[in-house]
Amino acid sequence: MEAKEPGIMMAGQTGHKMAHKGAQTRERILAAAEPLVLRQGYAGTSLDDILGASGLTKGAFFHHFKDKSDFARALVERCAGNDTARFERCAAAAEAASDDPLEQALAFLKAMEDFIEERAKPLPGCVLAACTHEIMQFEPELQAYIGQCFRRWSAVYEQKFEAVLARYKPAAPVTARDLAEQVIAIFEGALILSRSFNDPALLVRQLRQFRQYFALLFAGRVAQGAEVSPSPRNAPPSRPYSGQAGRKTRHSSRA
Amino acid sequence: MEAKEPGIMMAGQTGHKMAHKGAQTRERILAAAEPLVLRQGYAGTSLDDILGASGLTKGAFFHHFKDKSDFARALVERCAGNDTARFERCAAAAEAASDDPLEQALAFLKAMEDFIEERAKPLPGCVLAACTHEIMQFEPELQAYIGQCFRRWSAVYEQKFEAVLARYKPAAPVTARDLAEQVIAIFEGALILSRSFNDPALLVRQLRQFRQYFALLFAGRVAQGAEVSPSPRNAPPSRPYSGQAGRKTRHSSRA
DNA sequence: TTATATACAGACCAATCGGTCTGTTTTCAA
DNA sequence: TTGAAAACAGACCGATTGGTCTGTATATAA
Repeated sequence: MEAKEPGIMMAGQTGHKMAHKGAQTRERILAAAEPLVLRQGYAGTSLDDILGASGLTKGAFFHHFKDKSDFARALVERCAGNDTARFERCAAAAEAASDDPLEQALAFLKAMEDFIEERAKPLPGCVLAACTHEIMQFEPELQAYIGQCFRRWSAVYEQKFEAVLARYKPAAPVTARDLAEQVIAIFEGALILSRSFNDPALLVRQLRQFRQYFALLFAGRVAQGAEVSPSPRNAPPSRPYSGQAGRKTRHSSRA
Repeated sequence: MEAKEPGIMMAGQTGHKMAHKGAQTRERILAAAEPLVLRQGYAGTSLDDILGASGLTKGAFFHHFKDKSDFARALVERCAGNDTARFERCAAAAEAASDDPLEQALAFLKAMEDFIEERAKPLPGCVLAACTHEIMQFEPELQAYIGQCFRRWSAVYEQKFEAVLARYKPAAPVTARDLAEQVIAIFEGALILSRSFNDPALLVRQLRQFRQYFALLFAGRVAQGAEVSPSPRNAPPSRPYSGQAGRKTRHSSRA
């Protein structure tokens, strides 16, 4: 298992020493809860459900989590951390694959597909998306955090696409931001359909189709500017909007 | 209000006479519950929540619904019925607009965009998608029904796209099914992001972008089977894709 | 009018919910 | 070894949940 850090970001008050056994049990609870939340929703998953699935008791649960909201925060952070890590891994792999931004972007998309394709074993699902559909159940801080996660993920794609647009001219007027949001949208939407149709391949097909679209956008197009010279047209040099939210501890989630 | 038929399909045991007053109250409950379910989820929305929002009491609720699952079924059917009706309305309008399948498909997509753009007033959301994220809360029948709804919606698009593919050759290898599922996926996924970012325009932008993609797929392509003129190259019957995105009622204010 | 079914109000109930508390076992530094 | 904190078990509790039941107002057909 992984289960190294207690909280990825948005530090909470659970900053113990995390001797060893504790973190293990904590992870056990979260791992047991994730599929339940994915199937029944957060509010629809009772503590007894989680405890029954993990083989533990209330004593254990409330030793590791202050209350259910604290648990929700931990679950969301766990999911977000895992997914973000995968994103960055795929991004790094893509960067190592080529110097050309277009090839990099395509490799990035491909890497995500391959990853999804490999781990289609358990029921696919995104805790973040599930939580968004019952967002009012959560504290405002967690609500904001979930939105930030989507923004961050979107920013990863946007950055790649921005680099492509800076050099190549698309066959249709598109912005890096719209393209980035479309990947996320397709991902989350296809996840819903994939589950509803009980067809894990649907998600992969949709991701592949987007890559095809992306390739079509730039197929046979010429580089806009010279490689070395700064591109004259379009493409504001860097950040469209700051996706780099500080990772400061913004806890104080006193109820 | 609308509120005519008690249940769209999937007949239940609530088949009263629906004199008048009753159906009105029933609709009032459902209408009050929808935004709550959209924000808090189904399991997270208690009867007291619904009753408080609708200004009614338990007596009224259980007069119209056998239990909460019966209410869930009614809510899902209501949402599905509304959305399906809109689909078919847009489809009919598109069919009346042109004889060319490509123009029809584009008009169909456009009609859906316009509709979404107009009704961005309340928080956007899809009860079906929300329910999918806590699907195990519901009886197997309702689970199946939800999946059927997605399939039906997808089939509406697929039919249109199939007609296009029968005549035009796409610039990339795509199937009508994949394209149809992609529309639904983009719709549901963009809905999530739209809500998470509190940006109603995101959904419209994504739908528009898909239409652009679709147009790009068939831009400048030749008809596969000659309709009238057997000219193999060039000259698609009309415009490749309708000019710019129409800026009909573009009042995307409402921050 | 009266009779009767519909439409609704609201007290009431058992089960379940999240959460607390006390007690026992395990871990690990001194 | 010892002792104290950490890790966990499980009885217990009040609040909330979905759901029932009785009573009343309204509408409609006779």
